[in-house]
Amino acid sequence: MTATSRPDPAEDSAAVFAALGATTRLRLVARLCAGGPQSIASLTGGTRLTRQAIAKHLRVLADAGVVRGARRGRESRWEVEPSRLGLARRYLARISGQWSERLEALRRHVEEAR
Amino acid sequence: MTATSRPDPAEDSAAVFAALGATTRLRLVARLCAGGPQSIASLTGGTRLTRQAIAKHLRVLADAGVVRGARRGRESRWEVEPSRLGLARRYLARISGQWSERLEALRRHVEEAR
DNA sequence: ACGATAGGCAACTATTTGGTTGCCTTTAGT
DNA sequence: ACTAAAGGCAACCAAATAGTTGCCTATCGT
Repeated sequence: MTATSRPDPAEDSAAVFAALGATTRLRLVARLCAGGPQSIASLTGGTRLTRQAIAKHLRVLADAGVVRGARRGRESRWEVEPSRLGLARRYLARISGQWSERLEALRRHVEEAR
Repeated sequence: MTATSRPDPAEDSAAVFAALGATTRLRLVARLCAGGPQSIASLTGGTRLTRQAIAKHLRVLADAGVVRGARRGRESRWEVEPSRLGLARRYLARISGQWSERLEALRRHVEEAR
């Protein structure tokens, strides 16, 4: 389910963050971004994990909409879904927007000074 | 540990994403961003959760460096640590940037091929 | 036709997580 | 001095997670 029925921005974004919130999965996404669409076997390389573990992680990422896979012959090619990453980026930008880093630095500086 | 010993960007960012990856915590961060520093009791309001649950979530957020709290009198004020949110934003920007570069390369290649 | 390669499904296990309740300490207000 | 408010600590619980192993199916190359 992609939460089309519920318009809760937090709940929706949290799913994406949760998916990215495990080192293994974040590395997977990074690899997919850098290396393009790949098969499970290819993604398992250099991982020290089982093929099934990788498959499970891909499933989790897919459920969050971060990644999408399609069977092609005997292998399945997985690729990143950039719009979901964009969603997460926008959410972060929005909430930390009113809390801009420069303002924060200034405030901290002022508080230190007194 | 804040991973100062290991310079792994993925591991470090994943901690932030994991912290933001629960609806309750993401809402907490959003409230802190919007409403400024607040006490635990204040953050518990309108939550239907226990004070202790909120405290635990704040602890998780603090361990990821997303939030920071200091006791002040009998209450403790919690505030967001914007630099950590910035870290997560930059990571997302970086990896999805690679992706769009790849897309661009692919598009160029396809157009050359026809 | 056959062996190797890629993957799906299911069961099982250990650890983590999200939440609770109960009790104790510190601070504030009167 | 006493009560109420704000938290911290710890034990406990159910559900979710991250990983494994074992086995079965489909497809590719020769």
